[in-house]
Amino acid sequence: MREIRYRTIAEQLRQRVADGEFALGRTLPSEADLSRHYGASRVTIRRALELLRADGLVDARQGFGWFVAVDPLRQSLGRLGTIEAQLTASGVHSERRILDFGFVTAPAHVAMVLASDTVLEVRRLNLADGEPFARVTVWCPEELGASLSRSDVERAPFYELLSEPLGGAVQTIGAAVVSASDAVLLKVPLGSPVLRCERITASPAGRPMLLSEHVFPAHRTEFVVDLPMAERSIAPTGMRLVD
Amino acid sequence: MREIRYRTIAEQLRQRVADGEFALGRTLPSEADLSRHYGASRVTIRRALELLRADGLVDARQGFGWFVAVDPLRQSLGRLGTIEAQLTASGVHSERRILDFGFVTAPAHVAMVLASDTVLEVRRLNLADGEPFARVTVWCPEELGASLSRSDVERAPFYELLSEPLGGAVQTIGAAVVSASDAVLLKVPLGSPVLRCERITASPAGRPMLLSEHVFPAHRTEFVVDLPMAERSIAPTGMRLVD
DNA sequence: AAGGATACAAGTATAGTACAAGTGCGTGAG
DNA sequence: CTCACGCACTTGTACTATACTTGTATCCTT
Repeated sequence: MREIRYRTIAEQLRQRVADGEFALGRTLPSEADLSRHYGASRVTIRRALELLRADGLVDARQGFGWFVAVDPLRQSLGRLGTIEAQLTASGVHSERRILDFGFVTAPAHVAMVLASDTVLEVRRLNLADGEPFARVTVWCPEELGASLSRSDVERAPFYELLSEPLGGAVQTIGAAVVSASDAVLLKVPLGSPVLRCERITASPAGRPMLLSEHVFPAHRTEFVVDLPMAERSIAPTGMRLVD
Repeated sequence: MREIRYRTIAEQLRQRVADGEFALGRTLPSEADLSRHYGASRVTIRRALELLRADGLVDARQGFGWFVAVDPLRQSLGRLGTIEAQLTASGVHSERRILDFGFVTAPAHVAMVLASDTVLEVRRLNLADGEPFARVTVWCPEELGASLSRSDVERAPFYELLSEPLGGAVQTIGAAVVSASDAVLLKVPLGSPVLRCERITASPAGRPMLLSEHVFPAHRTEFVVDLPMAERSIAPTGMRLVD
């Protein structure tokens, strides 16, 4: 059996990439360098690299070079994703039950964030196999929510219903003691700890468009962050003191 | 591996800015000075500075110069560093008090993660202006901690003491009720909620090298994640159910 | 069919240069 | 003392040139 050179070279390169020999921001040696190093022609090196590119392991830009293509976001999303995606992936029946749906005068901090007096407020309960695992409230400006109906919200995720595209988001996670009403909804004893997650989703231009509050019972949930690059500390990044 | 010059220069400048080398008012050397200092052309220096400007770390005015732009809003929105860096940046006196230091037989889950029976265990209390805000335990394999002394750990951050470089990390955040001993240390009432953060830091090759547990009182701390790109959900990403 | 050798096109990073335009400051005229 | 001007220095921007990179095609050998 004849040895297919570019395949073996691809395997060796795949190993070197997996070993983290090449840092994230920087590039792999040039095709010419690799050609010299492996004693193979540039064409062969190229075929090997194309194999890795097909796997999404590396990518190249003309005139720049080859680089490790670990999009950290996709990486962590691929592993984690939203909790609903994990649930459906593992065969658990996921369900949304609408508790409240209506236009209200915005609470103070909501009005401040969204810069809108009247907002659409949607409160709902998320269930996995019939057991509640999250109580969610979403607020959005009146003009944005005007075209939404209660059945829309029950049927599809919120982001799918909005016509305008969304940009980045900032998410804060804190711990708290469950409120009396949430204790009933989530079926946990009074005094239980909960994870409280507040998220501000903005338009691509940066204008806040959605404010959401998620409350999870602590005993069933935890938050995972994948930090691909070396940070200069072992302390949790992102943690901050509040007043 | 080819080095992209302006990126490495940007990293060095980012470090110098983070170290507070430049005061708030005036500050950075001129592009010409930096060009001479780094032996790079002005164009390259400029590209490095533009990178930092994109992060909101510095800004420039024509005819005036480059200066540190500590926009507190963008600071929290952009890449926020460790909590210690934030504290020192805002002038709060940060302090580490060592509670325990010694080699112990590893608890079960620690032994499993680090693949080591005997480990160095360091327990400490972090204080901001004399008030405790975190109780931290760090475990590392025996051979890695052999060269460390108690005063070393008290003096410098852990990551600075290790000779070997660190790679990525995975961080999980959960809520819990404070333990009796932590309640005393953190000066919070029994039954208070805490944020519990567990972090596994690995070598570049992927071998787990450090396991750390951080416990924060919930009323003073929260966790912030900045999600730059649009995600296809408004649900908190990274949240997962645990058994 | 796999690999080698070569040539060329096109993109990128950097160096170097030049000039426009804004800022700060000293100096001299009034 | 006050004001206007000039000068030195800064960033902003444009351009050329060069070296190096990937992208692509062609022809040849085994």
